[in-house]
Order: sequence, then structure tokens, then C-alpha cells
Amino acid sequence: MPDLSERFSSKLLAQEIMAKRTAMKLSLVDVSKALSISKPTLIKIEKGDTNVSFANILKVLEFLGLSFTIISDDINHQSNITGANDDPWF
Amino acid sequence: MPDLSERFSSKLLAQEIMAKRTAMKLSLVDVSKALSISKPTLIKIEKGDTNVSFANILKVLEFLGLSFTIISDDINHQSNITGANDDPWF
DNA sequence: TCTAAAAGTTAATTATAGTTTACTTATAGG
DNA sequence: CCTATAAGTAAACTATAATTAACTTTTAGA
Repeated sequence: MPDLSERFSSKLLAQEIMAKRTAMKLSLVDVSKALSISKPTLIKIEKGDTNVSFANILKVLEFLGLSFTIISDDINHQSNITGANDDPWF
Repeated sequence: MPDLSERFSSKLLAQEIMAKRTAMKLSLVDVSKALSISKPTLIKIEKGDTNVSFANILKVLEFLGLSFTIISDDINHQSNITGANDDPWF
């Protein structure tokens, strides 16, 4: 896992995704098959290329057990997001 | 602003975006012009349609002063993300 | 080393996101 | 009410994301 105590960009999101995948001992092809997303697309995602569909980002996050939270400038409420779109909880 | 103390989905991300935009007294066309993103695409985003590019989501978040944070299941580090890709801090 | 598996690249094609234009509801002031 | 502005929709077209298949390069064990 990369050190993410510092603030960051989509490049670090990519690093986080890759770090989680490798920590889970999964190959790109494993994820590719599980999510029906091609290997070139996964590589784009793990390189931090933002010209990918949000849907695919969410699928990957969900699969790896990652989620995220919106932060507003007026910093009072945070919102957790996962890739699970039809989950009644989310 | 919607109540986001509860956990949520991309639909709520959409709500958050729309809430922030209207709070800033901006019309869809205002944002559309500022970001060079078409009105239909903005509407897709504000309806929670995830079949949009991640790049466009990031542009909108950045413009509205929103950012987000990755959360791992093993919940120790969080990472802030904004749309600003070339900002050395992010 | 050798070699097998994983990572990464490339090019051609297909699928789909995004735009433009025009039109149709809503919403709020006057 | 009437009207102006914003929101939302639709269709045809363009731009680009995604796939497939084949290939090259790394990496880690035996």
C-alpha cells in the first residue's frame, strides 16, 4: 500500500487500486475476467488515465473492497460511495 | 444540500453535485460553458448515470469545489482526490 | 540461466459516450 | 396569467472508450 496520509490525485487513486489488487494476489486477468473488463482498460485505470468510464472505475473499486467519500469545501458532511449501485444500503 | 450522514451510492453523488451547483446559483448552462461539457452530459451526471467519463466527473467536482477520498476496507488511510490532475499537491 | 506467468503494448474494429440542434416541459417573477 | 429562464428530452452525428487478438517485455521461481 502506498502512503496516503498526504493528499493526492487520480494517479494515487490508480496506485491505491493497484496496491489493493496485488495485496489480494490477483492478476490483471483475474480482475479482467471477474468484471468483464478488458486488460487494456484495467491498465489504463491503474495508470491513472481518467479517460475511462466512471462505471468501470466503480466496478473495480467495488470488487476490490474500496469505496469513497465526497468532501465539500464547507466540510461538514461526508458521503460514502461504492460501486454497488443497486445495493439498498447505498 | 442533501443529508449525507447516511451511506450512499452514485445517485447521491449526483444529488450532491446538483445541490452544490444550485447552492452556488449556477445553471446547467453556466457550468456547461465553464467546463466545455454539454448540457445533456451534465444532466446525465446529475441523474447519477455512471456511463460517463471519469474525466468529466472530476472536472465537475473540481469546478464546484468538491473532492473525494478513497476508503479501504482496512480502514486506516484515506486519500483525497480532486479533479485537479496537474496540481503538485494532488 | 531457462521458462512460465504476469504485465504491458499495439493496431484494427466495435460499442458507446459526447455533441449539436431543436424542441418540450417546468419554475419563478412581473 | 404571461413571459423569460432554466431544466429536461430526442435524434442524428462525431469523437472516443473498450474490446479482441497478437505480440513484446518483465518478473519471479525452479
